[in-house]
Amino acid sequence: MRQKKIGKEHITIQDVARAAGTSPSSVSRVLTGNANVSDEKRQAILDVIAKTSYRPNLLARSLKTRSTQFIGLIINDILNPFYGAIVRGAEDRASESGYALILSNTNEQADLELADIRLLRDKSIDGIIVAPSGANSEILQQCMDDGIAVVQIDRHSEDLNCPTVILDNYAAAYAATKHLIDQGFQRIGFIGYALGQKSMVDRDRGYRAALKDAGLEANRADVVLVDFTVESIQSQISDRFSSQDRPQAVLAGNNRITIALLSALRDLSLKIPKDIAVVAFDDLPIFTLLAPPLTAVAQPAYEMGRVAVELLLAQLSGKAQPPYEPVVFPGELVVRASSQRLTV
Amino acid sequence: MRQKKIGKEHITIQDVARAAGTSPSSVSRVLTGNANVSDEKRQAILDVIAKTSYRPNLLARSLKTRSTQFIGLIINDILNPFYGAIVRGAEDRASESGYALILSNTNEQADLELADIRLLRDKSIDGIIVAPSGANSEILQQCMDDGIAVVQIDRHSEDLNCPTVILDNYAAAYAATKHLIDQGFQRIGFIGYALGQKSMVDRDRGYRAALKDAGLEANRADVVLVDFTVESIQSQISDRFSSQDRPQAVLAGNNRITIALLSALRDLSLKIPKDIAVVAFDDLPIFTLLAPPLTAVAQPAYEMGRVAVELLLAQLSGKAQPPYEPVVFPGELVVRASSQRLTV
DNA sequence: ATGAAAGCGCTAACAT
DNA sequence: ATGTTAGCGCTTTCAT
Repeated sequence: MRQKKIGKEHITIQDVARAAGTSPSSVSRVLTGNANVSDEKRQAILDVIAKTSYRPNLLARSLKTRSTQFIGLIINDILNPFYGAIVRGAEDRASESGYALILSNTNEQADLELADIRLLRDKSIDGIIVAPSGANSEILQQCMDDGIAVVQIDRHSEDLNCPTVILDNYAAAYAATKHLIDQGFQRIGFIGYALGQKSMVDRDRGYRAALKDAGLEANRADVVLVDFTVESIQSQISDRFSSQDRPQAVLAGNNRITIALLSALRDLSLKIPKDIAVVAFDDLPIFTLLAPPLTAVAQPAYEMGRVAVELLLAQLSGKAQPPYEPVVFPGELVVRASSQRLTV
Repeated sequence: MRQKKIGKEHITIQDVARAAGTSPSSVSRVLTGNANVSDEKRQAILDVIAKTSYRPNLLARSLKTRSTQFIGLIINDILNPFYGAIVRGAEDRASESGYALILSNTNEQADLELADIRLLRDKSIDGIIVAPSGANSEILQQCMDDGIAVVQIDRHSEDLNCPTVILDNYAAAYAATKHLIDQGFQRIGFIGYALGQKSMVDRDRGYRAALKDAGLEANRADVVLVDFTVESIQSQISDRFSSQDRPQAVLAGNNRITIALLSALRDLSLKIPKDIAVVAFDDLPIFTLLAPPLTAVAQPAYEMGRVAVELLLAQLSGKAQPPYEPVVFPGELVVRASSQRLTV
């Protein structure tokens, strides 16, 4: 390990005190905004700080105060624009309050998630925002017991009572499916993850409920539950839709699945919406540029990220107390051409 | 501020030492892998640690060792998939070595960048990876003088000698432009940022050089330099391309500009490549799904993120020494339909 | 209002 | 090989 601060020494609060002809405690009082300092003394200290461009060591402060102003954010994959928008919102809100964001990707692996949580805890972060796999509720509960603020986002693991920010997945999937039914489609499929996450389960439920309320039924063959790897998603979809015996319309459970679906349909030379209509869950700007433009359920991901930090800060300041009620955002169905029934 | 660790006290290295009938130093030796501990003693300590599930306080360790295992990553916008991929690569590589990533978005604002750098420094991070605006080289140099490792990515600010990871923007833009020339297009435009960043300037230079080498010239009217806000990009492009007097082909300077360009062309009902051919700088998976699929310069962004961390770690371990030579990645031109000249 | 002193939890000389 | 000691730089009682 190389030497740090070669030559010039660190300026510490001691140095400032000496230069200002006072004690470290008074400097600390000025730094932390404590009132009990005379005006002359305060000014002298401020002058020295300005002249030396002294900066307090936040690490040392944190060790003493037990507050690091760090928030950990644990998500699947920052490359997924949905999570990207969450991170953006969270970062913007966090930095407004002087908090820094530590980012961890889990790639949907529960063991990585566990390692991330442990590391964050060991680093004494003040809070954790997590889109939980559901497998690590125990350690998250321990974190809360230890005074670490925890907020769940996107997915709601019910064995953990903490502030939560989610979409009304059930209602949004219901509305998307109903839209397809209203277009006159009778046989409607759904493509989701097999992983059993709460958000995906709720979308599946909403989809089935809409069918049922319309006197239809989910054809077993039309519900495809894929795993997380991209290749397999696409091949599973291709397999299912290559025969003539396929649904007239399909709801894609998230943006990753949507991309895989579009690729598969292109490879099968199936036209949207003539051969098969498509609604995407989660809207992306580029969906408007596709041919045809994609009907999608828009999620306020940026705002959800902001609110997650908001809830976290409320928890830290003691303003929020258990039991916590989930904050539920509505999805918005944006109808474009991909879901329109072509009248012959 | 609420109480932390209510009820159960912290377990510290002292507690472990007491329970194992030894001293804090020996526990610390076991923790840090120091050899000078007898096997029996080591085992006794390990047993206590396992039984109590003791975890060392990394904050306290950092205060002592002057190493936090934190890396700050400062970029424009995590929502831009190019930066998203960089972050992903950086995070993956960092976590492999036990480092955590602190993320900051600057939104292309130099003052935010400055504030981010200051905060990171005050938090005693070990290193900073930055896609620099160019305006804050001075404080970055100070950081390096203070022993903080600094790595530049995507953009190369030459008044700062530190490890750098960039694309060969000149060559890539040259190749993209030459491709259009080879297709038979004579009047070729370029859309870039007016901000004067090194990477964009180099793309502009490559574009002009390719034209010149082919005996062509950049029509002043065909080079559009836009500012950063999305709306204005689109309206500036619309203004320029609405008349018949427009280039036959255009190179978009980055993915943000590409999206704006595609929107503008759609609104003008201009067909690609019939009315205007398009090459994008920076490739995105979804570009293959557009109609027509987009020709693009692919950048190895994920790998660039990984290498940036690699260079940072080399700097920290003292393996790398100044002067630092930039690591230059080649761009790859992926030819698809959007740049093909239609033979009549 | 001010300073002295203790200590946050850890590591690293320094003795032995 | 092991323990004792002295900090890292800060905040915060506790006296005065």
